Amino acid sequence: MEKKPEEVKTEDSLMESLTFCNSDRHVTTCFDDFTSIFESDGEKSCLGFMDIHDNNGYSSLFDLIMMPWPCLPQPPPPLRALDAILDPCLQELSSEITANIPTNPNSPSTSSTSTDEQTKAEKDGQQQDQDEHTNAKKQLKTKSKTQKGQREPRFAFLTKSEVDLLDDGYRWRKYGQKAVKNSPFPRSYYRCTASACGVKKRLERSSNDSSIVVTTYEGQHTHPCLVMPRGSKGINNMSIGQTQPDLYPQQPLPPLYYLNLKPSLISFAAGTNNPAFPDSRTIYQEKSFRPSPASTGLVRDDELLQDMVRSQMLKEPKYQQ
DNA sequence: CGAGTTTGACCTGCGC
DNA sequence: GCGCAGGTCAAACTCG
Ligand SMILES: [Zn+2]
Repeated sequence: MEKKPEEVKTEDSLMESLTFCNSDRHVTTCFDDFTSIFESDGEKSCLGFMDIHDNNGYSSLFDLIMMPWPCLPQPPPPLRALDAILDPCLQELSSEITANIPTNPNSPSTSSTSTDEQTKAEKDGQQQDQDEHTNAKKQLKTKSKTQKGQREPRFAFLTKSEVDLLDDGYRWRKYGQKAVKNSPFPRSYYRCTASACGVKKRLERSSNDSSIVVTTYEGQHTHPCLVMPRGSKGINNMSIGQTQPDLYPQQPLPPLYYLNLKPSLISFAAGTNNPAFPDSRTIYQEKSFRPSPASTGLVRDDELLQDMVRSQMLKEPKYQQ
Protein backbone atom coordinates (compact mmCIF):
# COMPACT_ATOMS: atom_id res chain seq x y z
CA MET A 1 0.00 0.00 0.00
CA GLU A 2 1.84 2.90 -1.08
CA LYS A 3 -1.03 4.94 -2.08
CA LYS A 4 -2.02 7.32 0.50
CA PRO A 5 -5.59 7.75 1.33
CA GLU A 6 -4.65 11.27 1.85
CA GLU A 7 -5.11 12.86 -1.40
CA VAL A 8 -8.32 11.36 -1.96
CA LYS A 9 -9.33 12.30 -5.34
CA THR A 10 -11.65 14.82 -4.07
CA GLU A 11 -12.81 15.75 -7.45
CA ASP A 12 -14.13 12.36 -7.94
CA SER A 13 -15.98 12.79 -4.83
CA LEU A 14 -15.35 9.22 -4.27
CA MET A 15 -16.17 9.53 -0.76
CA GLU A 16 -19.74 9.70 -1.42
CA SER A 17 -21.36 8.12 1.44
CA LEU A 18 -24.66 8.14 2.98
CA THR A 19 -26.17 7.27 6.14
CA PHE A 20 -29.71 6.40 6.36
CA CYS A 21 -31.10 6.65 9.76
CA ASN A 22 -34.58 5.45 10.00
CA SER A 23 -34.94 5.21 13.65
CA ASP A 24 -32.76 4.73 16.57
CA ARG A 25 -32.44 1.17 15.57
CA HIS A 26 -32.09 1.35 11.89
CA VAL A 27 -29.34 3.07 10.20
CA THR A 28 -28.12 2.78 6.76
CA THR A 29 -24.99 4.14 5.40
CA CYS A 30 -23.56 3.57 2.03
CA PHE A 31 -20.07 4.35 1.09
CA ASP A 32 -19.07 4.46 -2.42
CA ASP A 33 -15.74 3.92 -3.88
CA PHE A 34 -14.07 3.20 -0.71
CA THR A 35 -11.18 1.48 -2.21
CA SER A 36 -10.49 3.98 -4.83
CA ILE A 37 -9.17 6.07 -2.14
CA PHE A 38 -6.31 3.77 -1.76
CA GLU A 39 -5.71 3.00 -5.27
CA SER A 40 -6.76 4.57 -8.40
CA ASP A 41 -6.40 1.98 -10.97
CA GLY A 42 -9.11 -0.41 -11.23
CA GLU A 43 -10.70 -1.76 -8.27
CA LYS A 44 -13.61 0.06 -6.98
CA SER A 45 -15.31 -0.61 -3.86
CA CYS A 46 -18.27 0.50 -2.06
CA LEU A 47 -18.63 0.62 1.56
CA GLY A 48 -21.94 0.91 3.00
CA PHE A 49 -23.71 0.66 6.16
CA MET A 50 -27.26 -0.13 6.36
CA ASP A 51 -29.51 -1.17 8.95
CA ILE A 52 -32.49 -3.20 8.44
CA HIS A 53 -34.84 -4.25 11.00
CA ASP A 54 -34.61 -7.74 12.04
CA ASN A 55 -37.53 -9.53 10.86
CA ASN A 56 -37.96 -13.01 12.07
CA GLY A 57 -34.47 -13.77 11.27
CA TYR A 58 -34.69 -12.74 7.74
CA SER A 59 -34.16 -9.31 6.47
CA SER A 60 -34.36 -7.62 3.18
CA LEU A 61 -32.46 -4.71 1.97
CA PHE A 62 -34.68 -2.40 0.21
CA ASP A 63 -35.21 0.64 2.18
CA LEU A 64 -33.13 3.19 0.57
CA ILE A 65 -33.71 6.41 -1.07
CA MET A 66 -33.51 7.16 -4.65
CA MET A 67 -30.88 9.68 -5.01
CA PRO A 68 -27.79 10.18 -6.99
CA TRP A 69 -24.74 10.12 -4.89
CA PRO A 70 -23.57 13.56 -5.62
CA CYS A 71 -26.79 15.02 -4.48
CA LEU A 72 -26.60 13.92 -0.97
CA PRO A 73 -27.67 16.39 1.57
CA GLN A 74 -25.63 17.57 4.39
CA PRO A 75 -25.53 15.54 7.49
CA PRO A 76 -28.01 16.62 10.00
CA PRO A 77 -26.80 17.06 13.53
CA PRO A 78 -28.35 13.92 14.87
CA LEU A 79 -26.42 11.90 12.45
CA ARG A 80 -23.25 13.20 13.76
CA ALA A 81 -23.86 11.35 16.90
CA LEU A 82 -24.58 8.32 14.92
CA ASP A 83 -21.47 8.68 12.95
CA ALA A 84 -19.54 9.03 16.08
CA ILE A 85 -20.83 5.73 17.16
CA LEU A 86 -20.19 4.09 13.91
CA ASP A 87 -16.95 5.68 13.27
CA PRO A 88 -14.88 3.15 15.12
CA CYS A 89 -16.53 0.40 13.22
CA LEU A 90 -16.06 2.14 9.98
CA GLN A 91 -12.51 2.80 10.64
CA GLU A 92 -11.98 -0.72 11.57
CA LEU A 93 -13.60 -1.84 8.44
CA SER A 94 -11.67 0.67 6.54
CA SER A 95 -8.40 -0.76 7.59
CA GLU A 96 -9.69 -4.19 6.94
CA ILE A 97 -10.70 -3.43 3.49
CA THR A 98 -7.51 -1.73 2.82
CA ALA A 99 -5.58 -4.65 4.02
CA ASN A 100 -7.64 -6.95 1.95
CA ILE A 101 -6.98 -5.19 -1.18
CA PRO A 102 -3.98 -6.57 -2.90
CA THR A 103 -2.04 -3.82 -4.43
CA ASN A 104 0.99 -5.48 -5.72
CA PRO A 105 0.75 -5.05 -9.41
CA ASN A 106 1.63 -8.39 -10.76
CA SER A 107 1.77 -8.73 -14.41
CA PRO A 108 -1.75 -9.19 -15.52
CA SER A 109 -1.44 -11.79 -18.13
CA THR A 110 1.30 -13.97 -16.84
CA SER A 111 -0.03 -17.11 -15.40
CA SER A 112 1.93 -17.68 -12.31
CA THR A 113 3.23 -21.03 -13.32
CA SER A 114 5.84 -20.97 -10.69
CA THR A 115 3.25 -21.43 -8.10
CA ASP A 116 1.85 -24.23 -10.01
CA GLU A 117 5.05 -26.09 -10.22
CA GLN A 118 5.84 -25.50 -6.67
CA THR A 119 2.69 -26.97 -5.55
CA LYS A 120 3.06 -29.89 -7.79
CA ALA A 121 6.50 -30.60 -6.59
CA GLU A 122 5.24 -30.76 -3.10
CA LYS A 123 2.56 -33.13 -3.87
CA ASP A 124 4.38 -35.06 -6.48
CA GLY A 125 3.21 -38.47 -5.61
CA GLN A 126 -0.36 -37.90 -5.76
CA GLN A 127 -2.86 -38.08 -8.45
CA GLN A 128 -1.85 -35.53 -10.92
CA ASP A 129 -5.26 -35.18 -12.17
CA GLN A 130 -6.63 -33.97 -9.01
CA ASP A 131 -3.66 -31.92 -8.29
CA GLU A 132 -3.98 -30.10 -11.46
CA HIS A 133 -7.54 -29.45 -10.82
CA THR A 134 -6.85 -28.24 -7.40
CA ASN A 135 -3.95 -26.20 -8.44
CA ALA A 136 -5.88 -24.70 -11.18
CA LYS A 137 -8.54 -23.63 -8.80
CA LYS A 138 -6.17 -22.25 -6.31
CA GLN A 139 -4.26 -20.52 -8.94
CA LEU A 140 -7.37 -19.02 -10.14
CA LYS A 141 -8.28 -17.64 -6.87
CA THR A 142 -4.82 -16.45 -6.21
CA LYS A 143 -4.63 -14.91 -9.54
CA SER A 144 -7.87 -13.19 -9.31
CA LYS A 145 -6.66 -11.61 -6.20
CA THR A 146 -3.27 -10.65 -7.23
CA GLN A 147 -3.71 -9.76 -10.76
CA LYS A 148 -4.12 -6.13 -10.98
CA GLY A 149 -6.46 -5.99 -13.83
CA GLN A 150 -8.45 -8.90 -12.69
CA ARG A 151 -9.35 -7.75 -9.32
CA GLU A 152 -12.97 -7.91 -8.62
CA PRO A 153 -14.64 -4.87 -7.35
CA ARG A 154 -15.50 -4.99 -3.75
CA PHE A 155 -18.34 -3.49 -1.97
CA ALA A 156 -18.47 -3.51 1.72
CA PHE A 157 -21.54 -2.75 3.67
CA LEU A 158 -22.06 -2.21 7.27
CA THR A 159 -25.40 -3.36 8.32
CA LYS A 160 -26.79 -2.74 11.67
CA SER A 161 -28.83 -5.74 12.24
CA GLU A 162 -29.48 -8.48 14.65
CA VAL A 163 -29.40 -11.02 11.96
CA ASP A 164 -26.52 -11.96 9.81
CA LEU A 165 -28.48 -13.20 6.94
CA LEU A 166 -29.33 -10.30 4.78
CA ASP A 167 -31.45 -10.83 1.81
CA ASP A 168 -29.82 -9.04 -1.04
CA GLY A 169 -31.74 -10.74 -3.71
CA TYR A 170 -29.26 -13.39 -4.58
CA ARG A 171 -28.80 -16.86 -3.37
CA TRP A 172 -25.62 -17.72 -1.64
CA ARG A 173 -23.96 -20.89 -0.62
CA LYS A 174 -21.75 -20.80 2.37
CA TYR A 175 -18.40 -22.31 1.69
CA GLY A 176 -16.44 -21.48 4.73
CA GLN A 177 -16.23 -19.88 8.06
CA LYS A 178 -13.24 -18.67 9.94
CA ALA A 179 -12.58 -17.17 13.26
CA VAL A 180 -11.49 -13.61 12.96
CA LYS A 181 -8.61 -12.40 14.89
CA ASN A 182 -9.45 -9.89 17.55
CA SER A 183 -13.05 -10.59 17.11
CA PRO A 184 -15.32 -12.94 18.92
CA PHE A 185 -17.36 -13.29 15.81
CA PRO A 186 -16.52 -15.61 12.98
CA ARG A 187 -16.44 -14.59 9.38
CA SER A 188 -18.53 -16.48 6.93
CA TYR A 189 -17.77 -16.91 3.28
CA TYR A 190 -20.46 -17.19 0.70
CA ARG A 191 -20.51 -17.72 -2.98
CA CYS A 192 -23.29 -16.95 -5.38
CA THR A 193 -25.07 -20.14 -6.28
CA ALA A 194 -25.49 -19.18 -9.87
CA SER A 195 -23.36 -21.55 -11.87
CA ALA A 196 -21.44 -19.09 -13.93
CA CYS A 197 -21.30 -16.45 -11.32
CA GLY A 198 -18.29 -16.16 -9.14
CA VAL A 199 -19.45 -13.46 -6.86
CA LYS A 200 -18.46 -13.92 -3.29
CA LYS A 201 -19.33 -12.25 -0.13
CA ARG A 202 -18.01 -12.28 3.36
CA LEU A 203 -20.06 -11.75 6.38
CA GLU A 204 -18.83 -10.82 9.77
CA ARG A 205 -19.81 -8.83 12.73
CA SER A 206 -17.91 -5.87 13.86
CA SER A 207 -15.92 -6.55 16.92
CA ASN A 208 -16.63 -3.06 18.06
CA ASP A 209 -20.29 -3.30 17.76
CA SER A 210 -21.80 -6.70 17.58
CA SER A 211 -24.94 -5.27 16.16
CA ILE A 212 -23.14 -4.30 13.02
CA VAL A 213 -22.73 -6.82 10.29
CA VAL A 214 -20.03 -6.21 7.76
CA THR A 215 -20.83 -7.62 4.39
CA THR A 216 -18.23 -7.50 1.71
CA TYR A 217 -19.19 -8.35 -1.82
CA GLU A 218 -16.59 -9.30 -4.31
CA GLY A 219 -17.19 -9.60 -7.98
CA GLN A 220 -20.08 -8.91 -10.19
CA HIS A 221 -23.10 -10.99 -10.79
CA THR A 222 -23.43 -12.13 -14.32
CA HIS A 223 -27.06 -12.81 -14.07
CA PRO A 224 -30.22 -11.22 -12.88
CA CYS A 225 -31.25 -11.35 -9.36
CA LEU A 226 -32.28 -14.80 -8.55
CA VAL A 227 -34.15 -14.02 -5.55
CA MET A 228 -34.87 -15.36 -2.56
CA PRO A 229 -35.34 -17.13 0.40
CA ARG A 230 -34.59 -20.65 0.24
CA GLY A 231 -37.44 -22.56 -0.98
CA SER A 232 -38.82 -20.11 -3.35
CA LYS A 233 -37.70 -20.26 -6.90
CA GLY A 234 -35.49 -17.65 -8.35
CA ILE A 235 -35.71 -15.61 -11.39
CA ASN A 236 -39.33 -15.19 -11.23
CA ASN A 237 -39.87 -11.82 -9.98
CA MET A 238 -38.82 -10.66 -13.27
CA SER A 239 -41.16 -7.81 -12.93
CA ILE A 240 -38.31 -5.91 -11.63
CA GLY A 241 -36.03 -6.85 -14.35
CA GLN A 242 -38.63 -5.84 -16.77
CA THR A 243 -39.30 -2.57 -15.27
CA GLN A 244 -35.69 -1.81 -14.86
CA PRO A 245 -34.03 -3.33 -17.82
CA ASP A 246 -30.94 -1.43 -17.14
CA LEU A 247 -30.39 -3.45 -14.14
CA TYR A 248 -30.43 -6.67 -15.97
CA PRO A 249 -27.95 -6.36 -18.67
CA GLN A 250 -26.06 -9.27 -19.96
CA GLN A 251 -23.08 -7.53 -18.69
CA PRO A 252 -21.82 -8.02 -15.29
CA LEU A 253 -23.95 -6.35 -12.79
CA PRO A 254 -22.88 -4.38 -9.88
CA PRO A 255 -22.32 -6.47 -6.91
CA LEU A 256 -25.31 -5.28 -5.19
CA TYR A 257 -28.79 -5.13 -6.33
CA TYR A 258 -31.32 -4.93 -3.77
CA LEU A 259 -34.28 -5.57 -5.73
CA ASN A 260 -37.11 -7.85 -6.23
CA LEU A 261 -38.59 -9.06 -3.09
CA LYS A 262 -40.96 -6.24 -3.03
CA PRO A 263 -42.41 -3.67 -5.25
CA SER A 264 -40.56 -1.22 -3.26
CA LEU A 265 -37.04 -1.89 -3.03
CA ILE A 266 -33.86 -0.62 -3.96
CA SER A 267 -31.45 -1.36 -6.54
CA PHE A 268 -28.14 -0.15 -5.64
CA ALA A 269 -25.46 0.44 -8.11
CA ALA A 270 -22.13 1.62 -7.11
CA GLY A 271 -18.75 1.27 -8.49
CA THR A 272 -17.63 4.18 -10.47
CA ASN A 273 -15.19 3.97 -13.23
CA ASN A 274 -15.49 0.33 -13.60
CA PRO A 275 -16.89 -0.32 -17.00
CA ALA A 276 -19.12 -2.81 -15.47
CA PHE A 277 -20.76 -0.12 -13.56
CA PRO A 278 -21.93 2.37 -16.04
CA ASP A 279 -24.42 3.87 -13.78
CA SER A 280 -22.38 3.94 -10.75
CA ARG A 281 -23.02 6.30 -8.01
CA THR A 282 -26.66 6.07 -8.33
CA ILE A 283 -29.05 4.59 -6.01
CA TYR A 284 -32.34 3.81 -7.41
CA GLN A 285 -35.18 3.07 -5.35
CA GLU A 286 -38.73 2.84 -5.67
CA LYS A 287 -40.17 3.97 -2.65
CA SER A 288 -43.71 3.40 -2.07
CA PHE A 289 -43.56 1.63 1.02
CA ARG A 290 -46.03 -0.95 1.21
CA PRO A 291 -48.08 -0.99 4.24
CA SER A 292 -47.23 -4.10 5.91
CA PRO A 293 -47.80 -5.26 9.35
CA ALA A 294 -44.18 -5.24 9.87
CA SER A 295 -44.01 -1.75 8.67
CA THR A 296 -43.83 -0.63 12.19
CA GLY A 297 -40.34 -1.79 12.22
CA LEU A 298 -39.78 -0.73 8.73
CA VAL A 299 -37.88 2.20 7.75
CA ARG A 300 -39.72 5.37 7.36
CA ASP A 301 -38.99 7.01 4.14
CA ASP A 302 -39.13 10.51 5.26
CA GLU A 303 -36.92 9.69 8.08
CA LEU A 304 -34.54 8.12 5.76
CA LEU A 305 -34.41 11.17 3.70
CA GLN A 306 -33.92 13.38 6.57
CA ASP A 307 -31.20 11.37 7.97
CA MET A 308 -29.41 10.70 4.86
CA VAL A 309 -25.99 12.06 5.21
CA ARG A 310 -22.54 11.59 4.11
CA SER A 311 -20.37 9.75 6.35
CA GLN A 312 -17.17 11.00 7.63
CA MET A 313 -15.75 7.62 7.65
CA LEU A 314 -12.93 8.40 5.41
CA LYS A 315 -11.75 11.16 7.53
CA GLU A 316 -12.26 13.30 4.56
CA PRO A 317 -15.43 14.79 5.64
CA LYS A 318 -16.17 16.62 2.55
CA TYR A 319 -19.23 17.98 3.98
CA GLN A 320 -17.12 19.79 6.39
CA GLN A 321 -15.36 21.65 3.76
C1' DC B 1 -32.50 -36.70 -3.21
C1' DG B 2 -30.78 -32.25 -4.14
C1' DA B 3 -29.36 -27.98 -2.21
C1' DG B 4 -27.23 -25.79 1.35
C1' DT B 5 -24.42 -25.83 5.81
C1' DT B 6 -20.77 -27.28 8.87
C1' DT B 7 -16.17 -27.84 9.81
C1' DG B 8 -11.47 -29.47 9.75
C1' DA B 9 -7.76 -29.55 6.58
C1' DC B 10 -5.15 -27.29 3.39
C1' DC B 11 -3.04 -23.42 0.78
C1' DT B 12 -1.10 -18.86 0.38
C1' DG B 13 0.66 -14.42 1.65
C1' DC B 14 3.01 -11.87 4.91
C1' DG B 15 5.64 -10.33 8.85
C1' DC B 16 9.24 -11.52 11.95
C1' DG C 1 12.26 -20.64 7.60
C1' DC C 2 8.45 -20.32 10.78
C1' DG C 3 4.18 -19.17 12.45
C1' DC C 4 0.01 -16.70 11.95
C1' DA C 5 -4.12 -15.26 9.74
C1' DG C 6 -7.10 -15.12 5.83
C1' DG C 7 -9.30 -17.68 2.37
C1' DT C 8 -10.90 -21.97 0.13
C1' DC C 9 -11.87 -26.85 -0.44
C1' DA C 10 -14.54 -30.77 0.19
C1' DA C 11 -16.41 -34.58 2.86
C1' DA C 12 -19.92 -35.24 6.00
C1' DC C 13 -24.03 -33.75 7.54
C1' DT C 14 -28.69 -31.41 7.70
C1' DC C 15 -32.89 -29.96 5.90
C1' DG C 16 -36.99 -29.54 3.01
ZN1 LIG D 1 -24.38 -14.19 -8.89
